This record gives sequence, C-alpha cells and structure tokens, in this order.
Amino acid sequence: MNLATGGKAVVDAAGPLNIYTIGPSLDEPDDPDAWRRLVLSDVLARHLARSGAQVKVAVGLADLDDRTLSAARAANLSRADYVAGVLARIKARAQSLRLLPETIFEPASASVPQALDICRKLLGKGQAYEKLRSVYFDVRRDKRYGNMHLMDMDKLSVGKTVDLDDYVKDNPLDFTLLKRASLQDLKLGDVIETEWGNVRPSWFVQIAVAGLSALGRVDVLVAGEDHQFPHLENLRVVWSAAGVEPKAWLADRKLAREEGVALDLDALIAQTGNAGGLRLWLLSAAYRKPLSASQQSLSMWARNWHKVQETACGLRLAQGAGGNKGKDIPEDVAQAVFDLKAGLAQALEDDLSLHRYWPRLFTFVKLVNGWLSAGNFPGAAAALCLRQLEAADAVLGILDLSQMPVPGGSLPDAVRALVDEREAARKAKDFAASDALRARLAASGFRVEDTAQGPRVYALASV
RNA sequence: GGCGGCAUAGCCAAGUGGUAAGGCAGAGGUCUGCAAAACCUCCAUCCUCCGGUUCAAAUCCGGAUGCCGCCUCCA
Repeated sequence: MNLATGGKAVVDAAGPLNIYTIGPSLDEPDDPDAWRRLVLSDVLARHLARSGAQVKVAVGLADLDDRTLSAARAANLSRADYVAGVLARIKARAQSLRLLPETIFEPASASVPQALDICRKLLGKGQAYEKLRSVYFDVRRDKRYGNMHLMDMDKLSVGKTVDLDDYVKDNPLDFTLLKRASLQDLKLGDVIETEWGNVRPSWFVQIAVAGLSALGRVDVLVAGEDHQFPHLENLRVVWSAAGVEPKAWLADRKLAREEGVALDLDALIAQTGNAGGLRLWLLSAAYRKPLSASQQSLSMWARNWHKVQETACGLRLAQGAGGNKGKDIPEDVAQAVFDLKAGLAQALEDDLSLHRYWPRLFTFVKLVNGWLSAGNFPGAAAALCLRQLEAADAVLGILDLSQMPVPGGSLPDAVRALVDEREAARKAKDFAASDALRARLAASGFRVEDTAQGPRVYALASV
C-alpha cells in the first residue's frame, strides 16, 4: 500500500483497522472524484475485512464550511435542513453503489465540542494562537510540518501570488482552526459561541474531528489528489494533537474529463449500464493515475462489465445442469481458478493495483466461455468457477446478483409452461408464435434469451 | 512565475534495463429465425521529440514540447 510520505506502508490486518475517507463536499454530493475515492476505500475495507481485520470505515463530511452554507442559502434552506437532505441523498447513493452497509457517514456538526477541545489543547500547548477572533495553527511550532513529501517546503514560494498584507496570520502557511463568523453567519445562526467569539471550525478541523468522532482512531486515510497539500499536513497536525497517527495515507487522482461527457453520477451510471458497471469503471485504472471519462472509455467498461456478468450467468446455469457425473475438476479448470484467485490477491496486496487484475479476469472469462460453449462442462467445474468469481466479487462488488438467470426448475409453473411452449414453437419454426410467447413472458416479468444450451430466463428488474 | 506528476496503437491501459500484457473499436471466419451473446484468426519492428549512459532502454540521465495537480477562494 502506498504511503503519501513516499514509500510503502504495510498495514497489519491482524487487529482492528479504521479507514477514513474524505467525502464529497456537501455542495456537490455527486462529485464523481469523491465517489471514486469512496469505492476505492470500500474495496480496501472489504479486502482487509476478508483478510481477517476488524475494519471500520467512515466518510468525513464537512457540513459547517462556507461551501455548505452558501449551498444551503442558495437553496433557501436552513443549514440543518440542507445538510439532512444531502446526507440522506449520499447514504442512498452509497447503498446503490454497494458500499458496505456499516460505512459511517459522519458530519462534522455532530462533534463541535470535540473540535473546540482540540483547539483549546493546541492553544494550551502554544501550537496555535488567536488573532482578531480567529484561531490559527502555527506551523513553525510543528517540526514535522512539511515532511510528508507532498511539497518541498523550502521551495514553496510563499506569498508569491498573495498580498501578505491581507493576511492577519503570522505566517502565510499557518492555517485556520476556527474562523470568525461573518455577519450573515451570525444573522442565520450558523455560528458557535466560544471564548474567542462567534466562530466556525475550519475545514481541516471539521474533517479531522469527524474522523476521530466516528472512528476514535484513523489508521488509513483515503484522500484525493487535490487534498495533498496542505490538507493532509494539516490533518496530520490536528490528529497528532489528539495522539492519532495514521499508518497510511492514500491519495487517488481525479477523472480525466472530456468535452461533452456529462459527469454527474446518474449520467455515468447510465453510460456504464448500472451500479456494478460504474464500480468497475471507477476501479478500472490505477488509482494513482487519472481515470479517463471519455465516451469510448465508459462504453468499453460497460461492455466489459456485461461480459463478466454474462459469464457468471452462464456458470450459474451450468453448475446445476446435466453433465455432473463425477466430481473430477479438469486440470485446466483448476489452473484457471487458481490463477484468478492468485491474481486478485496479488493485485490487492500490491497497492490495490486492480488494474493488473482485469486482464486476468478477462482471460478467465474467455476460458470459461470457451468451456461453456463447448457444452460438455462438468457441473462441478462450473460450480467451482462460479464460487471463485463470487469470492472475487465479495471484494469488488461489481456483479449484479439480482440479474442472474433463473434455472428452469425454479421458475413458476406457469412461466415454465410458456418457456416450454415457446421452445416447441421455435422447434416447429413457428416464429410468430415464439415472438408472441416472448412478449407474454415479458408481461409476466421474464426475459428470454436463446443459447445453444437452451433458453435462458431472467427475471426482469422489478421496477 | 515556483513545485510535483504524467506522456505507450483510433481509444483505454499494463509494462522501471533484456527485446511491447489485456480490453474497446475495426477486419475476416464459425455459430445464428429474430434478439442477445459467444468462440477462432488478424490488428504497435515500436513506446512525444532531441541528445547521453550501456553489450542491451519504452524503462536510467540531461534537455525540449504537451497535458494534469498544487502554490489563490472554500481552508
């Protein structure tokens, strides 16, 4: 696993492990860059949990910052009402994107007293100072500040583009802990009364404290490219005051946007087909490289998703169907299953490099499709392949298990009768009748596809 | 202007010294009532450009060009 401090971090999966991700800004809850990050940390959490760790995952949401306030005001809502709405929306989205249900979404407003405590502590230690009713962190009081290899502090040209006279900070690198409230904040009641006056906690304090409040301790932080500096340094410093030192810091890259491609999440889901397709696409490239959001790239991953899903469907039917005499697994099947399993483990363990797993998956899919279409695939072998695919999916969460074909034996009698009738019509080359029966099946909520191994029946997604 | 990152086929993308994975698109074939798939074959003498190191470089070094991020709001 890569560490933002330059090297690799080895995370011990033996004990409890807390993963914290910086969530979307509340004025832009559908930000696809944020969701790429959330899906990545979800996969990390699933993987570590399967490796035996006791994993807790939380997503930090800054709901007291200027962006949230101005979004609420633009929507003509109180801050609390606006936040409640957005939070509900984010949670619904998380569910539809199959984030682990135990993922905690932690708004900063839930832990204001802790935020103030940390500020008092920093002031008490002399690491922070008050000026004109705002509280700032003094970066010169932290020897390690700037050591994260994110930015060479000596080369930072401080004040190059800033008129230093506009700052009340002692040093331009110092960052705000508590910001004095504006008159408008005061009027709308979006302030916190403290010994320093009416203030609001800064983004850094909000995110830092939300993490502590949700998890108690942060072991792995998943951030975005544009959080790298100074956000990560600032979080580190605040956490350090609370005695918390994350072991690993990850930062993923943003989407590579293309002219004319809509990047709101719903449009992306439509283009990648469904939630599983979106997850697959979000995970398709190395997280430390930009993810191409071009039309071609999206449709490519939609097709790739479909291919994997189809293979899972084929296996589902083949595992029960005929040819299951003998428990012998052909050697090439055992090898393919082993390769798939090893490929995933290797990819996950080496810096979550799933981009190196996809070729293995496609190889597996192609092999399986070959066996499947040859028609003499032993049921036990199909079952083994399917089990491995499902094991992989427990980490990846890309397959749509609700869209699996229904084995003939499990269909309602009436539906099965229609399917049989349609097969008879097809045999008799009465295609008009066959198409009519397909329409009747659709009306009963089923979709039929013909394959060399007989008709494949799916339950249509319930609307 | 400063700092950092990236540059591989029409597109996406692996590959950090030993002679270019994989996918999408495309071409041809098999299968096919329709629909949807699937299977087989082909598709980069070359990795942005220029110079250097080496027996050997897409991979290392120097330079050029282009793109992205940060250094400015949020903070």
